[in-house]
Amino acid sequence: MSEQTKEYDFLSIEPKWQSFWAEENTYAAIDFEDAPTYYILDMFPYPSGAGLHIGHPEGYTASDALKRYKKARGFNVLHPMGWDAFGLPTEQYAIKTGTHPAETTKQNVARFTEQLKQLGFTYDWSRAINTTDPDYYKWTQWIFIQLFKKGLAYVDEKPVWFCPELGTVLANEEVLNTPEGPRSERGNFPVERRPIRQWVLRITEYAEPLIKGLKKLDWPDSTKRLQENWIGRSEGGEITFQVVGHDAQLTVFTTRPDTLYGATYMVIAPEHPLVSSITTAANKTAVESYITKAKSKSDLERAELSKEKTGASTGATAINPVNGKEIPIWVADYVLMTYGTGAIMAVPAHDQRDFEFAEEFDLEIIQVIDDANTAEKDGAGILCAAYTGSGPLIHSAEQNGKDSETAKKAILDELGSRHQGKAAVNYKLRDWLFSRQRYWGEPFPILWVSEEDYANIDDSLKSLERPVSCQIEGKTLFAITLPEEALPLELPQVESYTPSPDGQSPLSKAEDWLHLYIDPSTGKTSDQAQEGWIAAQRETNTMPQWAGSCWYYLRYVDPKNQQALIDPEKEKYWGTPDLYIGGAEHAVLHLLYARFWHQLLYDIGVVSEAEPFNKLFHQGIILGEDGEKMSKSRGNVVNPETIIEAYGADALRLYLMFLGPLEAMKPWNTKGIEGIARFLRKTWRLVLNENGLLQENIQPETHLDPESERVLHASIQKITKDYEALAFNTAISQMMICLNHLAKAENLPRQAVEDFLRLLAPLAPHIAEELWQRLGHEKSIASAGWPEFDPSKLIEDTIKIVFQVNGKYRADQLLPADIGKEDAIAAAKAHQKVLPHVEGKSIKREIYVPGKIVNLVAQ
RNA sequence: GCCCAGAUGGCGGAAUUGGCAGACGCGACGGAUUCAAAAUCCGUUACCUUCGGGUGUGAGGGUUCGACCCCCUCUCUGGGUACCA
Repeated sequence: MSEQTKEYDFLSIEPKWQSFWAEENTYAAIDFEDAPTYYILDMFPYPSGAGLHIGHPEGYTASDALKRYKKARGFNVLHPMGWDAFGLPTEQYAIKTGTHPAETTKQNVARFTEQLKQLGFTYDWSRAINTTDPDYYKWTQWIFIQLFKKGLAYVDEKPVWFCPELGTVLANEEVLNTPEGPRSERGNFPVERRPIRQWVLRITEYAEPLIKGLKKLDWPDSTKRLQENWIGRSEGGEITFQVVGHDAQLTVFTTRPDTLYGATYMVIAPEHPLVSSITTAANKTAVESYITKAKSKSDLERAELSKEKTGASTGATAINPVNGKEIPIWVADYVLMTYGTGAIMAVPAHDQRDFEFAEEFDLEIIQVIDDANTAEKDGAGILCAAYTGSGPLIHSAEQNGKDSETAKKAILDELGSRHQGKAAVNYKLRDWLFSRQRYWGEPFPILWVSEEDYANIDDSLKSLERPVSCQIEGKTLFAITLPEEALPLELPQVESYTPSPDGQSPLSKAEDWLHLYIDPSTGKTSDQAQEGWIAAQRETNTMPQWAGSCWYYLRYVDPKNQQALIDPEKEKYWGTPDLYIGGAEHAVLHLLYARFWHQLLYDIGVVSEAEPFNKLFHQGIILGEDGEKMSKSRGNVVNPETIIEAYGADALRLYLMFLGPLEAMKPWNTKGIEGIARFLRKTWRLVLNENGLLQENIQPETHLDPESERVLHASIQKITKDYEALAFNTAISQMMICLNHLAKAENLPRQAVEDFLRLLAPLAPHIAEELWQRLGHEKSIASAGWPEFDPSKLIEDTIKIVFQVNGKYRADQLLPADIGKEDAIAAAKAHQKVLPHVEGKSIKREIYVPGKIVNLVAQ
């Protein structure tokens, strides 16, 4: 036993208990233990070279406190931590210094682990996972194989954002729209569009289940809405127009089939495949030059110029299927190739964009929905802007008079019978660009073979329903997977981590690794040619950082399993996380991608629940003292280590939680921590005197004064409720109130002190353990259970009733708690301070809210 | 532009969800203790006031006996999104 300090010496106490928890495995999760389970998940961090900043411990303190609380209440708690360690900064560092990313990762992980331990976070480290560990990414690759075999992965030449400075392709979400043009999120470098061969996942096929699944989830409403908008379901119809003089049709998607009679022209996107074939000779030059211009525009420029519509006429026309009217076809970049069919029917009277375009190019505008005189019109009764509301149809032949909803159905039915239209649903969600031209990511377990060889390869290695092929250096190649026994496919050693200037992955330069031979019946591979084996080359792209983070919560349940991603029995025992805590910045992408993968795993029977995260909580952001986002460049970064040295981890934990509601964005204020430091010193002094010995007024057989006893029990009630709701700020404030009472009590029952320490322990575990031990306990406070409050102790004999006249506070009085309405009102009327306000007035109404208020309405 | 969240003392924030606005803490002020300081303890601290009281939760209106809380309009701040047919 180390020397017992007299004062609250956190610098010696905290490391002592941190080692204790680690050695005793106090918070290890035990598979199949006969107790209710609780799985708390933190979003795992990217172990950067910079180490932890003050934002990390915020969510982690909340989850650590909740974990300790749940443990005290008898739950078998699973609370793991891991490392989302693939990623660009480590690779950039490798390019600069030549250090292997695995080496850097190892160092950063060690540093992060150390820092997390210093804060007293007791993760079950035996379950830690690292996405860059081959034993882990073996299963990331395994999941990809399942996606591939189900036909949910394909290859496409896609114009993607390429950043010359970073030498890599970026996903849309990694590109920021800035006033200087599109820039990379990391490093703020200029980026440009380049067509590059990419792997893409058909997340759009899961659009419907991804929307439906949201309904049952206990998530912040705003996050659900964000995902819903991102998926962007819209109902409408597909309508086919015949192109005049060509054996071609244009199919459009519209949410307003009811406005079809008002379609006065059509627009196709500049990238639309029919553009060149339907454009007339006379218009060729103009259209071609327009397309060239449109291509050079970035997405931002297209959006920025939203006010001014541009376009060119193709000279071709199409037939409106409802009235046989011949309408012109235009090319314009306000129609996007990536949404719907890349073509629209333009109804300028009822769509603002079409209206602006029609004005610009002097195209016909026909109103077909009656606006009931609500729309703004000029002197001649012509619309000044599109009327986008609904209403009865006009100028629509036999549809006239029907309301929009009825007409939508009627028109689609009519077109359907002629095979010129049908009801359809469209999504904003696009397929997921799933490859990066980088070194530091999971290699794809994919080989490319020639078309002839592909025919001879065993079906188990193919995507049977949707074979994947592409052109590489002019040859058509087909994709097959490695057999599952060949996993993990590890990253090869390379001489340089720099991508080639044409944007290909650094792996494309690893010649020895790249070319190999495969046995077509077994999938066995070798770098030597063998009888009957086939020459193949490896996929050189790697997976994006999202891949590893899409399923890590499953692996914590069974982190060392060599035979399966997760043991079904363990999966059933622990289930999915009961609570997922993490930043709102992942509200869409990470959470959507993970749900997609989880639903796939559910469909193929790997997991037993359809949704991975039933309850989600977003912690807020800690801002710098200046109220701005913490950043190195602003110089307002607070370093947790400095705070721990000066005040201790317990103080930092408490203060982070005391700052405000967990979900709020709140500024750090170093001075404020003094209050927490005082609270902790006072707690110490409650139990121990100046000599470090138990305070003499703490006795087993003594009684608290009634007021303090009431406060203690009210505190147990309130704090328990607050822990459940993650309302740590108010829990702490109640602890302060409770402590202030206990500190003043002359006689202090041991039980009261112990109750208080148990309430405090989840948030300030080191001091609680130390004082618990000084009270003579041999076992950890973690096994001491949770205090119960006695409802009978909360009942008061007298209560304060507020007297109001006309809703204004005039007086209050202590009255018996069980007072009836009549007596309470009588007391109010008789009160000295009330009398002057009712004198000479008649009382119109008397309101009594039991135990709270009497309100006299006087006139 | 659209969607979401928010606005309460000098500061961070409370308010049982329609019932005493400002809990708890910081800061400030006054006092005790001290040779002095640190630490600790005790007060005061929304604003105005003729000391009776009056006014106050971003602004304006409404519902109600009663509104920080519900409804309408507006202003500002933060976040997301961007011609999605």
